[in-house]
Amino acid sequence: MSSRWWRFGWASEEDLFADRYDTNSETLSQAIRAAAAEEPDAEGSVLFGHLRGTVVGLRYYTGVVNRGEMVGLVREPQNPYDPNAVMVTNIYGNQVGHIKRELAAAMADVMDVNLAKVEGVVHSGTNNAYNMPVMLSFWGKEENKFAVMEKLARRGFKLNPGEGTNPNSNQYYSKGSGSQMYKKGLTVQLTAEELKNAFDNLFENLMESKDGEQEAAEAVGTPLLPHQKQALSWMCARENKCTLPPFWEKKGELYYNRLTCFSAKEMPESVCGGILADDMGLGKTLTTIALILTNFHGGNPLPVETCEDKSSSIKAKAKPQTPSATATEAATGSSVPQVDLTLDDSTDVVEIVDDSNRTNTDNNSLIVCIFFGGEAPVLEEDLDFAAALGGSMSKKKKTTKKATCSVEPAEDLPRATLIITPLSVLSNWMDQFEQHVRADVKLRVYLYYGSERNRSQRFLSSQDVVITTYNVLSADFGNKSPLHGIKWLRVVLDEGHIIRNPNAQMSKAVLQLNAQRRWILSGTPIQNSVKDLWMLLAFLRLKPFDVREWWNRVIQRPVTQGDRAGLQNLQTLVKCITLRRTKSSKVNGRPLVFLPEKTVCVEQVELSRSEREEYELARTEGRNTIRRYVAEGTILRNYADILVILMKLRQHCCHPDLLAKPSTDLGASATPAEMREHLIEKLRVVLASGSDEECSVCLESIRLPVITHCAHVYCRPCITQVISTEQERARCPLCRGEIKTNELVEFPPEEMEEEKSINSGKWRTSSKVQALMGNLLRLRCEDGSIKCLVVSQFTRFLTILERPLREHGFSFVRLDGSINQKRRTEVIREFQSSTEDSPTIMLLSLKAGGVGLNLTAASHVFLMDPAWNPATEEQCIDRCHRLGQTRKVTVTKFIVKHSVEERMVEIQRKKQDLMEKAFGSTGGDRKTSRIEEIKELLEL
DNA sequence: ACCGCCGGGTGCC
DNA sequence: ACCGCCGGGTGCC
Repeated sequence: MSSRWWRFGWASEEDLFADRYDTNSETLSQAIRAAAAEEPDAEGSVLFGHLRGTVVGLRYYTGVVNRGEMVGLVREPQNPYDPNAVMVTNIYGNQVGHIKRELAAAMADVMDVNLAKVEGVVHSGTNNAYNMPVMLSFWGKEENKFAVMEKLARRGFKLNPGEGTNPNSNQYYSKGSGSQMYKKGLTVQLTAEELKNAFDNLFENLMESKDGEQEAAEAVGTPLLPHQKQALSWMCARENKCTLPPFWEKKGELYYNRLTCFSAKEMPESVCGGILADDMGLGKTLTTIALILTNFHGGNPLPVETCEDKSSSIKAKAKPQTPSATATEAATGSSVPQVDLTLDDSTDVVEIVDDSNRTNTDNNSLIVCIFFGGEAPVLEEDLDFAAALGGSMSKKKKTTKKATCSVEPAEDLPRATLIITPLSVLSNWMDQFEQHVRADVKLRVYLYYGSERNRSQRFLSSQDVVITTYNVLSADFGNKSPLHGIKWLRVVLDEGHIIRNPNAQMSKAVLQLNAQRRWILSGTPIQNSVKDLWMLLAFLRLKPFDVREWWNRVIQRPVTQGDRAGLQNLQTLVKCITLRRTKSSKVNGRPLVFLPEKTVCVEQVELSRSEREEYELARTEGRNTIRRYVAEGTILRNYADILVILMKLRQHCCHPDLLAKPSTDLGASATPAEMREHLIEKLRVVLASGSDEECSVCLESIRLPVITHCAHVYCRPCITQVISTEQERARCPLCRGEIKTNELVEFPPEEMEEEKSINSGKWRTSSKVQALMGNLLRLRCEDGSIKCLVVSQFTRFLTILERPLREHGFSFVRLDGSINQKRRTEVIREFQSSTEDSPTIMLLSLKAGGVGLNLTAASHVFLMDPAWNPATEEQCIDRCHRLGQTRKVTVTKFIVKHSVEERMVEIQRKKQDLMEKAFGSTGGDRKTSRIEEIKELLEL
């Protein structure tokens, strides 16, 4: 029985709930959340033991606890009566009482120096009026156990050892009457293998019979495929239905969470949104656009204007408008569009319009006008002034009419959808809006990007869609961010898995957004481990897991320790909020989407005699150097050198001219500082070549590379996290050298080197170039319309390839990291176009653009050189093997026989095996395996 | 009357 | 709180 029933006897109902639901309680829970913001990752914690404690002062607080409920223990150093105070709260963050003074002092001793994390569960006495017992468990790093015991003993407390031999017995859970499944003995330990499988399958086949199909609003110009209609139906339902979040059930008058045993009188906020985790290429973007247009308030379509006659936008043009007046009207459009926003003629607005996509007859039909961040700044005064003149604007209404929606939403309902994307897919969104929204529909899409972006909240919230990047969002964050002052109708995170690090500024900025509905789009919602999920749940505000502590206690820790029930809960959780289909998913026995066959073949390349000689020379030299390092045991300290050696060999396999000018080796007399500069310079060269190196922290391709003083390369977020958790004691994960944040050397992701040396000098061919050209010429003979992607990690190799392509009269484009956003869009359009003179070849740098590019015009992919990370290659292939591909796709990997490349392929394969076996491990043992890899690469 | 005992007031940190 | 603790009133049985 809940203590609340008992309490009705002596407290009036208003008293009882006053605190819980008024604004004070909100600020209190915010304060607690803020205090818990630094909640450490519970990974690696062990149970030190239990202690029975007392919660006192119950009668002063309205927060109540059910039998078996987990409680939070929050230090309250500012308490005027006792600086050691420890406050006890329930799941919603409402205060229940305090820990008794003497015990609080002991707890403060260990909590304040982060020696242990203390968790509480109340098993009995929940209807006591003055105090109740609480079972405390102390968790922390094994090495701190003694210190904790000692500190507690000094205050006269002794921990009882964790009961039983199985550390995964039910003690982590509340043992309330409602949680039958945690009765002793029912939790079964999973093997690592089972866990790995379950985890892999976590996001598989989350399609079940998710509702029916929903037709998109008329404004969507592209007919949806059946699986997209299903997704739309599911998304609409998630936005409109007030379903209980997972693990909540209604018990009489109360809502009860069976995992935490918490109950509340009012319904827990439902998660309006979720994770759309469809595979790449299934049309997440189109489905999202359809959602925006189809599901406004009350299940009605977004009220958009349509052009009744073709002159409407001409009329708008005819009205001379000053830039600020134009933007002003946009800003005062309120939630029902009354103002013609066809601003395509104003000088300050850049329309992203592809002329080739317009119909020839009607140059004005394209009304998806997209404002680039280029307007003159709009002053608030202007807005007010314009608002006062609002009446005159309604005249324009005559040239337009409301679309299908007859319900006019109230003025104060949020209207705009905010879409946050990585920069690389920004243009894709713009394209897709243009492509999928019917040409006569006026959808206000504003690109919030660039230094001249319009920061007026009134303007932004009057848009239908605002698109921005994660970087812009986090740059604005904390600096009067207009995006954070708006109540959005929905926020959509594209490639949402990139916010998986909760310490990142970006993630914090995203969490602070105010929205009615929240969506995450991601093809790969989990990258490494269960941990990645927390940010996503926190963003979706899935109670109570948006608070890290509850996530750790209820899901993360049980799951990582192989607890079956914990895994089941995780599965339930994910299932409730996720829709995922893969390319191979089937609906009623039929494939979800038709994707043409893909064949991958390896073409072995023989080096010419002179190439082989040069290669062997380099290999012998490199092998000797590395043998020396191995003998000295300094292999990790000389990491930079080794990368350079490997890179040189890989370059030899492609083309001799790829090798940089012989480096000026410093003599033994060089100072340590010079040596370090030299090492860093070497790494710069490796990174500048476009080589896809691996970060030893996350074991993935390096994002935002930085170089340490000890000459190792990591992702900036990875290494800064290492530094921030270890503080002054931080050591380089590879060589254990000291590292400091301010000593990290930035490296621009895709810096271009001077390339004149390649083009000016005498051009020569190479075996690999020959192999490629042979293929290209043969294909052109067979079918002149075939388009190819030619992919290399070395941008300079792409440059070398330009020459023979030109000589053989191939029309090609090039896409690499040095190409700016605008040109990028042009290049992709040119390549994707089906006109006669459109290029048939794209030279693509492996890392250019990341995921999301749509290059379905190509049906052949040539991977010129193997990457360390097989996933990077897969991603690249998927750019053309995706929805919209009509031809069979052929992938050719060129591998030089008897070379480092063959070994790399071998390592790729092993890596895949290893990944499949090592679930959840952060690769502690894999760091050393890097040495083995290197030895293997040089056949040592 | 420097104690014990009684009974009222009182109560988290 | 049907406790403990504090401090004032009280004082043989």
